[in-house]
Amino acid sequence: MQLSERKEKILAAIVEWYIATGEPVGSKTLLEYSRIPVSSATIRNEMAELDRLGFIEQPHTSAGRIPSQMGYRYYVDRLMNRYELPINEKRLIEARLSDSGGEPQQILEQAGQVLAELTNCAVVSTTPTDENAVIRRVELVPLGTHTAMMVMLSSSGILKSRVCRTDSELNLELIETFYNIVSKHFIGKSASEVSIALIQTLALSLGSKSLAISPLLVTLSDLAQLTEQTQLLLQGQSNLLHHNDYPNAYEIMEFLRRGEPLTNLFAGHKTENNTNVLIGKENFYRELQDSSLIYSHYSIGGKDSGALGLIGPTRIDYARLIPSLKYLTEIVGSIMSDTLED
Amino acid sequence: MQLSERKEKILAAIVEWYIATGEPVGSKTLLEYSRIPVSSATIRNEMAELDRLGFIEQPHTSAGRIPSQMGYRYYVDRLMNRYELPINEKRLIEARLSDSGGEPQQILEQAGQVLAELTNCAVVSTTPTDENAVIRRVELVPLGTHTAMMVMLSSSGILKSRVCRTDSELNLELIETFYNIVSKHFIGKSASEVSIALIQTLALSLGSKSLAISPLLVTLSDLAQLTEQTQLLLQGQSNLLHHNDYPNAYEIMEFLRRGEPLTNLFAGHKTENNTNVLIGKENFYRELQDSSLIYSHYSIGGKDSGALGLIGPTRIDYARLIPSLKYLTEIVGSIMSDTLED
DNA sequence: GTTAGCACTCTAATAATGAGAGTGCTAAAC
DNA sequence: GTTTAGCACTCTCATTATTAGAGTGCTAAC
Repeated sequence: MQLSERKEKILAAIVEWYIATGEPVGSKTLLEYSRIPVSSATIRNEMAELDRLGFIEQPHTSAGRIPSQMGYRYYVDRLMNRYELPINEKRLIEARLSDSGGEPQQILEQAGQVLAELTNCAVVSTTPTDENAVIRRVELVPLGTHTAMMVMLSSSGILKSRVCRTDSELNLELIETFYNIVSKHFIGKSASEVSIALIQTLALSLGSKSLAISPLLVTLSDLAQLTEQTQLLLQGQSNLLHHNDYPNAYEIMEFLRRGEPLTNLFAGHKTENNTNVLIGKENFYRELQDSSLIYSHYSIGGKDSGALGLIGPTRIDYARLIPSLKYLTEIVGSIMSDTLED
Repeated sequence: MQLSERKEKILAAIVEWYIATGEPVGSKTLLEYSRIPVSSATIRNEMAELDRLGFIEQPHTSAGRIPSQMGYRYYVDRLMNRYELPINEKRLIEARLSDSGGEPQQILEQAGQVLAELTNCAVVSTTPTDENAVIRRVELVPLGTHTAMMVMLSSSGILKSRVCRTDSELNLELIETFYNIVSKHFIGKSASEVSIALIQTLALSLGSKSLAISPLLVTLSDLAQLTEQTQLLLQGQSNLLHHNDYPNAYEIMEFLRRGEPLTNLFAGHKTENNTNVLIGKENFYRELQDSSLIYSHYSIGGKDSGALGLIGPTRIDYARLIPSLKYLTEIVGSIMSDTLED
């Protein structure tokens, strides 16, 4: 639906004022703030119309208007000033991200922290998925006579480790056998190829050594799984407590902590500029239906690999947050790309 | 100060009732609950005395009494029923901890989560420190022509990684040189011996290769530092929002998140049973002075190496939480010990 | 030392009141 | 046809008054 220019001006003013102050806006306040050259009565008429159309609503009869979720939607899609992030903010972000260790997870953690500080929202991010990733290296370091630490590095730069306990003594011969199997059957394979079936077949083919080596292979398969799984990182959850009129903080924190299905959170359609906004009821999960989720995919080597998201109340400064998130996602993508290939 | 037996009974009843219900206790309620064979008037007299002595206080004139911090202290030290954890709770804890990966950090994360669920408190834990720890293994895995991932494993089982970027091409020769240096000068050394001075001396002694190898050595030194640093893990912070009459949740969450000086948090004296309780103002940090901190050290191979702590309001079920925490710390210690030596 | 009884205090809940903000509608003006 | 001034109306929120009830401390008797 296309609103008249004047209605758009009024709606934008209502949204911006309400985002800034948190107070419902009346026709008189609006008159001063929006500098539209008409009387408050005219504005009242327009507001009544916007109300009827569903873009704004009244908390109660004698209060001003606040944007409805539909109002926010219209604002975000058509009215919002999509400004470029100022150069000094860009610099700030770059500076904060330059020195962050290198593993995808470390980079995301750093980025998430910056984002949390910048936006006062909770930050959710997913580690990169890469269906072409393969096992690059496996190390087995003995810790005691029956325990060892196994470390797996994937071609996408993900490092995982686990301690493994063997029944028989972990002697050099066993370790060598293990390395042989690994380099013959696992290096260069994708994690999903490390199936239980393969492990069992392999173990059986080893005859007498089978029993000794199978705990190692099981751990290997666990690690392959871990490497493949996208993980969810959470940060800045305490920011949710900042906002007034937003009593769901605890519920959302718990929902995020459970984290079960959240990988789907970012599964929506790609918009032209790679930043999605889900407002209130537009969210699939009940727990988020009073919140807004803004997310953006980062890409490694030109391919979408994961995403960063912001969660806050629907009354949130979209015009400021979206560019920040967008820029940060770009940086994250480029750092990760740099790390993996020169 | 030693209270009369009757005063002790009354104080214990007040503390327990208040912990259970959150309501101030009056003399009449107390009469029913505590089953002390005197009239309410006598109890009133005793309560007035306890008030004068500072063990209990009145929120306002016409309310019942609640324990003062001093009252809690007396209760924890002398009145509380230090019961053994029931066997099924023990089993539960063991079951939840049996399968947790093996790295100290993973074990602590698991333990922290269990503890958070069990206690409804925020959980703080420190990764093990071990001044005898030495560098056990270093791996350098090329990722691109100018980047590599370096992984360091310490004898105490701590694994850290970083991505390293070199100016000159990362060829086989360079890698071999690096490994030679590592095995000659670093393996078996403690992290604190990896000083900047040593790095510089080494780099210089390499003459022409110096420039090429120094980024690797710098990363090595970073990793050594990381390995040595005790880290702070936080969990269950959202639990702080559960409690009523505890408006500090946000402040405490922020304090914990900053985490700067928290390693000192657990520096207190060891009590006979290895569980410390700091109530309210007894805490050093201002942010915790309306809270209680309960912590307990875990020991690896008989040596105190780190600690787990609980943070919640002063009105907290000490008698239940202390045994849970204590048992969990023991388990954590024994799992970690098992991992490192058979 | 213990207890019954009672006057006293303070809180928390409920109700009553009024100011103020903002609206929608009507009728006049542009 | 659109805009505006004016006004009656509605509803919230803050303030004040009132009251019931819980709990105490004190006194005097046991």
